Amino acid sequence: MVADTSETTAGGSAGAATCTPSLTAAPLGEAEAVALARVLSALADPVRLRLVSIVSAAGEVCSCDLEGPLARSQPTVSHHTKVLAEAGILVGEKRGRWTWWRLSPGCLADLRQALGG
Amino acid sequence: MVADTSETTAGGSAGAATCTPSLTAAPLGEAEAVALARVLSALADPVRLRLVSIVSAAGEVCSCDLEGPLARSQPTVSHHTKVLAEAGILVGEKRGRWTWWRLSPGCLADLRQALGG
DNA sequence: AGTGTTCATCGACAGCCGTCGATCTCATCA
DNA sequence: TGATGAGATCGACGGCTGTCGATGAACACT
Repeated sequence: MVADTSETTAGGSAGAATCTPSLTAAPLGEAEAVALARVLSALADPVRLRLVSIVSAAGEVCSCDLEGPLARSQPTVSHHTKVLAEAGILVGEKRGRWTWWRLSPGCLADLRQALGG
Repeated sequence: MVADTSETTAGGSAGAATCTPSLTAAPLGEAEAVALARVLSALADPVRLRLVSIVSAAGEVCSCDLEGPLARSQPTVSHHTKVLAEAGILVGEKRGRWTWWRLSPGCLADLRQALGG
C-alpha cells in the first residue's frame, strides 16, 4: 500500500527523524526521543545490522542476494528491509523483477550526530 | 547480585562491545552484530534516551531526580538505569544513600565510530 | 534500637517483535 | 496467454520488553 513509482523509502514520517536532535546537548524532548528511538530500534537487531553492513560494503544489493548471507527466509528478509526502509536507513529501487537496496545517503551520519557527534 | 564495592558498570560482558567493529566497512561478523545490537537496544527506547540526555546534560544525576522528569515509577527508573549500565552506557556510583549516575566515558564515541564514524 | 528514605528485586500483565509457511501480486519471457 | 520467478503480505507462534505495585535490603539519623 506504499504505492509509488519505484522509490520505497520512509513510510512518510520517519525519514526526517534523525535531523538535528543531539543526545548530549539539551535534555531532549519527548517527541525527539521517540523519533530517535525509532531509528535506533530499526538498527538494534543483529540481522538488520549485518544487512546494513552488507549493503554498505557492496554499495547496492538485490534482495535475493541477502537470504544466503543472512541465513533467513525470504519473508524475514523482506520484513527487515521494510523496517530499515521505513526508518529511512535503506532506500529500495525496483528494477525489473528485482529490488535493489542501498543506504540512504547521510542517514548514518545524521544518526552519529544525534548521538552526540 | 552485582556485588561490588561501589561501581555498577557493565554486567561483565557488554562493556567492550562497542570497541572497533565498523558498520560501513566489512560485512560485520555475527558476534560483532550481536554485541552492537545489544548496545543499540539499550538506547532504542524513548525513556532511556531522555535519561541519557539528562545525565549527559547534568554530568551526574541521582536516581531520585529521574522519576520526575521521566514521569515513570521508581522501579521502572531503576530498571532502565540497570539496562543502560549493563550495556556499558551508564556508570553508577553509590554514595551514602544515593546512587549517582554518569555517562561511561568514551562509550557514545565508540558507538558513533561503530556506526561508521 | 527504631524510624524513615533510597534503591534494587520480584511477580505479573499487556503489548511488541522476529521468525516462518502459505499465499498473493506483478513483471518477464516463451 | 500461460508459465516462471522475485518479492511483498498475511496469519500464527514463541519470546522478549516496558510498566507498575509490593516487597526487601542497605543506609542515615535520632
